[in-house]
Amino acid sequence: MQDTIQSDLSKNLGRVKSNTMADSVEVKLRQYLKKMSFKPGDALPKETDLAEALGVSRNVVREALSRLRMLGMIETRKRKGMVLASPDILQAFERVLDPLIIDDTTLRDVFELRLVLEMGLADLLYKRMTDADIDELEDIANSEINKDKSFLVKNEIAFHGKLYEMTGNSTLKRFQIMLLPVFAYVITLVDKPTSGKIDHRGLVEILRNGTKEDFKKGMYDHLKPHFDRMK
Amino acid sequence: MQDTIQSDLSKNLGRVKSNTMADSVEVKLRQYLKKMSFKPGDALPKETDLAEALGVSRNVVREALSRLRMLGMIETRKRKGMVLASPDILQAFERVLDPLIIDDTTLRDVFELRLVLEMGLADLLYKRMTDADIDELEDIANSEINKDKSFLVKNEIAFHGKLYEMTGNSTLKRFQIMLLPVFAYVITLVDKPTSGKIDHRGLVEILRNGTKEDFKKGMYDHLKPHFDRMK
DNA sequence: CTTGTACTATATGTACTACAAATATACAAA
DNA sequence: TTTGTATATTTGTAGTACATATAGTACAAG
Repeated sequence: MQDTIQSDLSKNLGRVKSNTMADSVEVKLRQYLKKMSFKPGDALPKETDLAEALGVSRNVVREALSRLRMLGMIETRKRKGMVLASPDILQAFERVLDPLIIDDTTLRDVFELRLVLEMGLADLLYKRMTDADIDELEDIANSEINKDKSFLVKNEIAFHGKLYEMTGNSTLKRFQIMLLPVFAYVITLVDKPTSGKIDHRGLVEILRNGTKEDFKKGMYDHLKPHFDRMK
Repeated sequence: MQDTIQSDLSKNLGRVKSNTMADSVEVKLRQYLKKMSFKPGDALPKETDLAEALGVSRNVVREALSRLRMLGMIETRKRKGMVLASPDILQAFERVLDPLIIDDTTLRDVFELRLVLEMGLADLLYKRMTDADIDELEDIANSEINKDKSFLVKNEIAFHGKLYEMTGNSTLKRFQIMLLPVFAYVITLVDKPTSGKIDHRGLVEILRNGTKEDFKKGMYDHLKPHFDRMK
């Protein structure tokens, strides 16, 4: 009992964070960029000036800038200095969304997040999809007749990927691609992939002739094995 | 014409990315961490050793480590060295998801992403929500009778926030919090906030007595002004 | 057997200097 | 007007030095 209290301590209390200069400078710089309301492409002060203004070594400034650069917030060019850039919001995400390094709880959360997205696609889909889209989707669905398992897995990705693409929302599409490894990983953890009552061709049929509500129902049936396994 | 070709060039070709040492080292380190399959809490080599092994200066190593530290992948402690940590997948996201610095297209995409999430919540909700949850939600909804606009905005956030909370998915909940500024910003951009046919109390009523399908329909009606404004 | 104190070794944090590398800018040449 | 060339300037990298915090240890006290 004493042991459990002790082992829980580190988890419950966490560790005190000792902020480094680089941390502070990073925050300062971000505030500075916002306050000055720079537009993408605008030139930024050079490293030495920043270091002097902030009263820290160029080393510290570079560590902070290195972080912003990773996030795509700034770009640096020799001689020219730094310029502001429009950060790619998913770039940072990509680096940490690895099934092997995130904890189990988050992994499960992300898995569910994917299910939520999939269930919520319908409204966007029915607003934006074209007949050509459905044709293409049908081709994908039809191509999986009498194929081996590895092909099915690839096709599963292609099918759902096409669904996201049909929403016309490229951020959403990229998000889905990033979620794929998590999905694949969780699938292998629990059991062999099972498909629900409705398969891909069923979904296509609904998209072509059914209502938005039909599709939501169909998608739920398609994903039902995952929902059943939850909690 | 010559001008357009020239101006298009930079857009179509993009800029050549000159990878710095810090970039390479960051990738190397990430690969290293994965390959060695460290568990959170495991000790990592010290900076000087890494620098020597990689054949770069400690400066470069520190820039790379600074990035990983920002992402929460590692933690450093004096004297002890570095240890692996479970990265907070949303921490990085938080820093770039600022309406003021991301481009308009992405902003719209993220706005839609929020709508998709909201529409997809139903299945998780109906699986996990308790009567106590609905009671609390009802309190929030009822508290907005005869209140001024600023109160309504806060309550809007509280209500939808509670919905996310009821899914029992803390990552989802945090995600929603991060999306809030984007949502608020886009709202102010287009026009004054309008609520759909169904208000919060209507949604509560459905949760208490209606089916999952009723709720999906109700949520769509609630968000309909946003959907109508799309595209 | 727990708690308090002091000490020490050591890894990170910060500063500074020096130079390499790239390239925006200006200017000359065709 | 375009193309080549030189130069100045800024980032990128290396290396040294020292400050700072702290894990680990030992030992005393309760």
